[in-house]
Amino acid sequence: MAYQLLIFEDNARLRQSLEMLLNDETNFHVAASYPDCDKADRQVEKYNADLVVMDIDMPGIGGVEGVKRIKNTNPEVKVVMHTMFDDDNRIFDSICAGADGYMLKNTSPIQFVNALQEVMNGGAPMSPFVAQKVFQHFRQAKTDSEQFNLTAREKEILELLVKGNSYKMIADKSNVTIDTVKKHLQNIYHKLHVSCGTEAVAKALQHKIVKLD
Amino acid sequence: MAYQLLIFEDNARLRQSLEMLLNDETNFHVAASYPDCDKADRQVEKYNADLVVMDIDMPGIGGVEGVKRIKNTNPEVKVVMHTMFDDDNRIFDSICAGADGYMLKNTSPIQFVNALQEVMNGGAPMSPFVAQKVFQHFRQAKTDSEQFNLTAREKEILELLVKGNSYKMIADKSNVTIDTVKKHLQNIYHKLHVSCGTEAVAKALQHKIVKLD
DNA sequence: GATTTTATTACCCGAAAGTGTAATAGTTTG
DNA sequence: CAAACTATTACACTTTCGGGTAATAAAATC
Repeated sequence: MAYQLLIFEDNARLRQSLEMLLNDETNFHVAASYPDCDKADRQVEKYNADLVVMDIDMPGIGGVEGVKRIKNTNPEVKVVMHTMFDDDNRIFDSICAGADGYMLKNTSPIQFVNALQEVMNGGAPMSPFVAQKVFQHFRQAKTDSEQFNLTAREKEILELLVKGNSYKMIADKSNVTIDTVKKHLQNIYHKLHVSCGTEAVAKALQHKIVKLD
Repeated sequence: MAYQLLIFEDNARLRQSLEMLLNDETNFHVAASYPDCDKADRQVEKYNADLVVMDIDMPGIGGVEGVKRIKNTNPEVKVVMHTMFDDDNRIFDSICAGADGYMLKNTSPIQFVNALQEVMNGGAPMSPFVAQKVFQHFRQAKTDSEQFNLTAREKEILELLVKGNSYKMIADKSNVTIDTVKKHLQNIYHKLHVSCGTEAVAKALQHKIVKLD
C-alpha cells in the first residue's frame, strides 16, 4: 500500500514537478497538492494523509504555522519541509513546530525521494547544510563559555545559584560563610557583566556555563 | 589525492574490517589505526590526518574526550563518531565535543562510506535514529511549556525578569506600579512551583517559556 | 446576569541580596 | 623570590525581594 501524500507548494511548476516525481514512485501516492496551507489540517484529515511535503514561503499562513496546525490535530502525520531557506531561524522554528525533516530545494530528486522514504522509516532526514547548522547549534555555546574566566570555585557557586539555592543555602552546601558566598557572587557578577542573580542565571544558562541535566 | 584517515577502535576485528572497507575506496587512505585514543591529538598531527573515525567506548580516555583533544589542537580535522551507543547523553556530548558526524554501528558499509564522503563535503552525517534524537531535543520543551498556565501578562513580566530587570525596572517598562509587579511575580512563582526569582529564571529558560534570542 | 479570572494598587514587615572596604593566607605564576 | 591570583572571612549599610492581606474594576466565562 502506497503512502498517501500531500504537497503544499505555491510555485505551480514546482508543485507539478513534485507530483510527477513522487507519483513515479510505487510507494508514494500524491493524494492532492495545494498552493497554500491555510486549511492544511482539514485537508490532511480529508485524504487521511501519511506524509506532507511543506514549502515555507507561501501566501496566507506560512509553512511553519502550517506544520504547527497539522501536528496539533494529527501528530502522527509526517511532515517534511522543502524550501530554499537555509537560515537558522527558519530551520529551528520548523523543527520546533514539529517538522520531521528539512530538505533544501537544491536536493536531487533521488535524494529527495530517499528522504521521504527515510522519514516514513522513523528517521529525520535533513540536507547536509541543515545538519551542519543543527550541529553548530549544539556546539556554539561551548566555545565562548570558557571566556568568562570563572574559577572552579566560582563555577561551583554559580551552579548552586542556578539551581535555585539562596545565599544561605549555598553557604551551607559549600561549607563557607554567607559572606564568602556574597563576595564570590559579587565577583561572578562582574565577570559575567551582570548586576544581579537573575541576570547571572540567565547568562549562565544561555552560555551553558552550567547545565541543568 | 585520497583523504588521510585515522581509525580509533578497540575491537581488533572491527578495526581491521574498517581498514579493509575504507582502503577499498579510492578517495580514502587509512594512514593508521589504534585501539585507544589516549594520544589521538599527536597521532593526528603525525599522519597529517584529514578525517578520524572514532569509537566511544575504549580503554583509557573515551572517544568523547578524544574528540575534544583532537578538535582542540586540530579544529580542521573532521571526526565521525562510530559507536553502538544511541543514548542522548553520548550523542549530545559528542556533538558538543566537536564531532562532525555520528554514525551507529548498525550502519551498512555503503552508507558508512557515504557518510564519510558527506562529512568531507562539509555535511554532518548522522544515522536516522540519531537525527531523530536531535530533532526531539529541539521539540521536547515546547510541549510542557504551556502547562504552567501563565497568563499573557505573567509571561510578559517573567520575560522581563529573565532579561535581568529588577522589580522596579519591570514596573517602569510595564507601566504599572512595583506592587503590581510583586503580586504578579508572586503568582508566577506559585505557578512555576519555585520560591525565588533565580529559580524562576532557571525554570523559564529550561522549559523555554521565554526565549533569549 | 452571576461567577470566576485577570490586572491592578496599596501597605507592612522581615528576610535576602548586593555594595564597599579591608584583611589574611595559600597558590600560582612570572 | 616577588607579584598576582584565589579563597576566605568580617562588618556595615542600602536596596530589593518575597509573603501576607486586602480591595477594586474590567474581562472572560458559565
